[in-house]
Amino acid sequence: MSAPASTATTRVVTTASAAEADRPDRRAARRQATRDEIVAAAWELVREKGLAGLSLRDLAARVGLKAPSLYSYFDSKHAIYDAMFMEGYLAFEAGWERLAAEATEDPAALEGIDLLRTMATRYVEFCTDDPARFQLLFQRTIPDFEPSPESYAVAERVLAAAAERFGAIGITDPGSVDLWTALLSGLASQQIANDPGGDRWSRRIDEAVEMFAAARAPHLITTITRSQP
Amino acid sequence: MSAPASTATTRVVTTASAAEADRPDRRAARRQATRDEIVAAAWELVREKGLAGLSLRDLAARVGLKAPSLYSYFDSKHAIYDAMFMEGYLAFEAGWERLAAEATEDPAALEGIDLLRTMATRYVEFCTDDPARFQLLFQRTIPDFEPSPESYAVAERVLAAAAERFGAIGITDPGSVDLWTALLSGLASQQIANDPGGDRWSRRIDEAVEMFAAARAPHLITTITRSQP
DNA sequence: GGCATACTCCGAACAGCGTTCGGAAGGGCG
DNA sequence: CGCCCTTCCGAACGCTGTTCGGAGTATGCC
Repeated sequence: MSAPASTATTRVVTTASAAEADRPDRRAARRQATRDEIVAAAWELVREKGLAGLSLRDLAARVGLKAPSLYSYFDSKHAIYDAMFMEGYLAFEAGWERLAAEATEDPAALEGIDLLRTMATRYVEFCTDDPARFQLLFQRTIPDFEPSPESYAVAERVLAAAAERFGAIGITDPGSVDLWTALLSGLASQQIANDPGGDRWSRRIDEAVEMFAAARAPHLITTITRSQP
Repeated sequence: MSAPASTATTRVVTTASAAEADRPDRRAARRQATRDEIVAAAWELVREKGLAGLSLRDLAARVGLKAPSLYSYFDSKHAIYDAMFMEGYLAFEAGWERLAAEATEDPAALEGIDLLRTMATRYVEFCTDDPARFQLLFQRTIPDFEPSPESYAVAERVLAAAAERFGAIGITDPGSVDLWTALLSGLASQQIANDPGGDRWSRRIDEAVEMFAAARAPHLITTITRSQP
C-alpha cells in the first residue's frame, strides 16, 4: 500500500544529503495515507449501501471530514470509484498470483482440469464475497464511469495473465477464453442477482468446468480413465 | 399505440343501454393511454441516456407535462421502472410465444439442438438489442428497485415456460436449467459490457450451445452421426 | 341547466446529491 | 518572523425525487 513511484518527491534540487530525500515525502505520505483511508471507507459504505448508494457527504463524515475536503484528494466521485476499481483489480491480481504460486509449488495438485476448477472456484468466490466489488469491476453499472488508463491497465494485465495460463495448459484459441469468461461471469452474476447469499449457481461450478473441459480441452480429462487400468 | 382492448370506444351516451357500461371507462381509458405514453417516453429516454440517467423532469417534458404531474399516474419513479419491467418481460414473453408457435408449426426445424440454438440466439439478441432493458430485466442494477409482485409474476411465468420447454426436450434436472441461464446471461452480459455493438461474445453462441448439449443433452446431438452411415 | 365532485395539472418548496468558490487555519521553509 | 502551500470548510449552484396546496376543468347527478 506504499505510494506509487510517480507521486514521490516532486521536490528535487535543493542541496542533497540522504535524509533530505524522504523529508518532502512526509506530506506526500500523509496525503497518500488519507487517500487510502478514504478509499477504505468508501469500500465499507459501498458494502453497506450498495455501489450506487455512495454519498460524498457520508463518505467524508466517515473519515472525519466534510464533503468539499474530499476534493483535495480526488478530482471527483468518479476518481474515487476509479481508485476502488484499481484496488479491486489489484486484489484480484494478488489472488491470482497466490494461485500461480501454489501451482508452482505443488504442480501435481493444480494441473489440467484441477487448475480450471480452482480458477473457477476462486473467481466465483471473489465475486460473491463482495457483490459491490463485482459490480464495479465486472459489470459496468455506474452511469458514466470509465476506468482511467492506469486502472484499466491493471485490469488488462491480470486478464492477459489468465489467458497466458490458459495457453500453458493447451487452450489457445481466443474463442475458448471468451467462452470461459462468459461462463464464469454468468455463474457469478446469476448467483449474486438471483440468489444472494445462497449457492444455487455457485454449486454448479464443477459441472460447468467439466462441461467446458469436455468441449474445449478434452486432453485435460483423460487422466481419470488412465488411473483405472 | 392503440389503446388496450379493455378501453373501448368512449362514444356517447345516448339513452343508457349497453353503451352505458363503458362510459365510466372514458377517463380510465384516457388515464391508461397517458400511462402508456409515459412509459413509452421513458423507454426512449432510457435508451438515449442509460437506465440510471432517467430524470422525471426530462420524462415529463417529453410528454408535455411537468414533473409533479407524473405523480397522478405513478406513485414514484420506481413505479415507472416497475411498469417498464413488466412491459419488458411481456415483450420477452411475446418473443417466446412466437418461438413456441414456430416450433409447433414446423416441428422439424425446431427440435432438439436447433431449438436450443434458436432459444439462445433469440435471447442474446433480445438482450443486446436494448442494453438498458437487459439491465432492468436481468441485472439488478437500480439501487433500491424491486419489481412488484404483479410484475414479478410475469417474470416467473416466462421462466417457468422456458423450463417446461426444456423438460419437453428431455432436459429435466434443474441444475441443467441453471447452467443454461448462467451460460446465456454470461454471454449477453459480457457482450454488452465489454464489446457493445460488436459480436465478440455473441458469435460464440453456437459453440456454447454445442458445449452445453454435449454435456447436458447428448441425446440431442446423435442425429449428425446417424446421417453418415 | 346548474352545481358538486373528482381528476389533472403545476408553482413552490424541501431535502438530498455532486461540485465550485473563497477564505480561514495549519505546518514546513527561508 | 514572514511566506507559501496545503488542508479544510461554510456557502452556494444546479441538479435530483418528492410533497403540498391551489388553481382549472371535465364529469356525474339532480
